[in-house]
Amino acid sequence: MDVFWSRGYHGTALPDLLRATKLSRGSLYAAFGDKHSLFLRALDRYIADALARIDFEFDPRKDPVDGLRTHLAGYVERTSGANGRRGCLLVATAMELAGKDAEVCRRVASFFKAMEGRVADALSRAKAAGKLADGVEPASAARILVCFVEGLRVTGKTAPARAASQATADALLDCFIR
Amino acid sequence: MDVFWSRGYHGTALPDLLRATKLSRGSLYAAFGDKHSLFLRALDRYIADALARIDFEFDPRKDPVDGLRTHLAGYVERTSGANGRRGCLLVATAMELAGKDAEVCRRVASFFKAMEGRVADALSRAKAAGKLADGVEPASAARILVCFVEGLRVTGKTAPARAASQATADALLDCFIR
DNA sequence: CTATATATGAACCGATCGGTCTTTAAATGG
DNA sequence: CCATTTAAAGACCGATCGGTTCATATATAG
Repeated sequence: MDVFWSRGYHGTALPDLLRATKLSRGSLYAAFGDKHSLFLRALDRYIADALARIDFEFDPRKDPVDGLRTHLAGYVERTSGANGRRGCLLVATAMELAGKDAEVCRRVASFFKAMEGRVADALSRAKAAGKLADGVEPASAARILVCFVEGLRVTGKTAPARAASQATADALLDCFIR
Repeated sequence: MDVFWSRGYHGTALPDLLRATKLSRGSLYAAFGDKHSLFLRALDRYIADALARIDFEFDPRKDPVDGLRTHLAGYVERTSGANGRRGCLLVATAMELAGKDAEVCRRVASFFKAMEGRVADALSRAKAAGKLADGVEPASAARILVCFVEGLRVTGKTAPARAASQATADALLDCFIR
C-alpha cells in the first residue's frame, strides 16, 4: 500500500512492489494476480483504514462537535508539512484513475459518500444538541466539509504550515458551530 | 496540454504527444526538448489560462460578490458530470508530481497562492462594500474557498450531479455573504 | 532416506518506454 | 532549374514495463 501511496499507480513498477512486499515475482502473482488487483487491494485497505478512523472520531458516545474538531485537526496534521507532501492515496487515485477505471471510480465514490454520511450524522447529532448555528443543514454542511478536507489534501502537497491550515479549518467550522 | 490533462504525466506516452501535436518525434524534441519540459510548458499554459479566467471573473470594475458567484459556478460546472470526470490538470499534477518534482511544486504552490490572493481581494472589496457577514476575514475565507473548489475537483472525478454541487457551493458562499 | 508438494529466484517474453539519428521529402533562395 | 536548407517520417537505441515460465532449492509426508 505504502509504495502505491507515495508513487501512484503508473509510477509504481513491479520491482518497487517486490521490494515492498519482499516477495518474488512469481509469488506475488500467485498471491495477488496482477498489478491492478494488488492495487485495488491496497486501495481497499486504505479506505477501510480511513473509515475506521472516521468511525472512531465520530463515535456516537462522544460529543459530535469534539469529533468534528478532531476530524479536522487530523486532516490538518496529515496535510501540512512533510505529511502533506506525502499526500493521500485516495485523492491521488481519484485524480489519476477514477475517470478511466470503473472499479476505482466505484470505490472512490462510495468512500466519499460514506464519509459524507458520517459527517452529516455527526452534524445532525450536534444540531439535535443545539450546537449548530441557525439555518445550518447537516447534509449541506457535510458536503462542504468533505470538499474542504479533500481540498486540503490537494493544497497540502505544497507542504503548507500547520498553523495556517488549522486556522482555516477552525474558521470554517466556526461557520457551522454555535 | 489536453493529452497531459486527460492522461496525467506518467500516463502520457510519446506517441500520444505526437498524435496530439501532429509533430514527428524529431521535431517535437527539437521544439520542446524532452517530455518533462513539454509538460512544464503545458502546465504553465494551463495555469496562465486559469489565472486569466480568474482575473476576468474578479475584474475590479465588476461587483465582487457577482464575481465570487461566477467563480464558484464555473467550478461547479467544471466539476460535475462529464466535465468533472475529466478532472483538472493542475490538481492531478499536484497529486502526481508536486511531492517529488520541485519545478512542478513551485508552479502549483504559486498558483494556489495567486488564486487565494485574488479571491481574498474580491472578498476585501466585498467587505468594504458592506456585503460580508459579520466577522468574516477575507484572507481566511479565501483559503477556505480555495480548498473547497480544489476539493470539488477531487469529488468531481466521480461525476456528481451539477445541482448538488451548485447547492453546496451556494451554501458555503452564504456563510460569508451578508 | 526418499518421494512429493511448495515456494522461490531468475531467466525470459513481447511490448512499450523516453530519446536519438539517419534517411527522405519539401520548401526556399539564387 | 538547381543547390541548399529545413523539417518530417520512421527506423533504431538501450532500458524498463507488466507478466510468465522454469529450474532449483526447501520443506513436508511417508
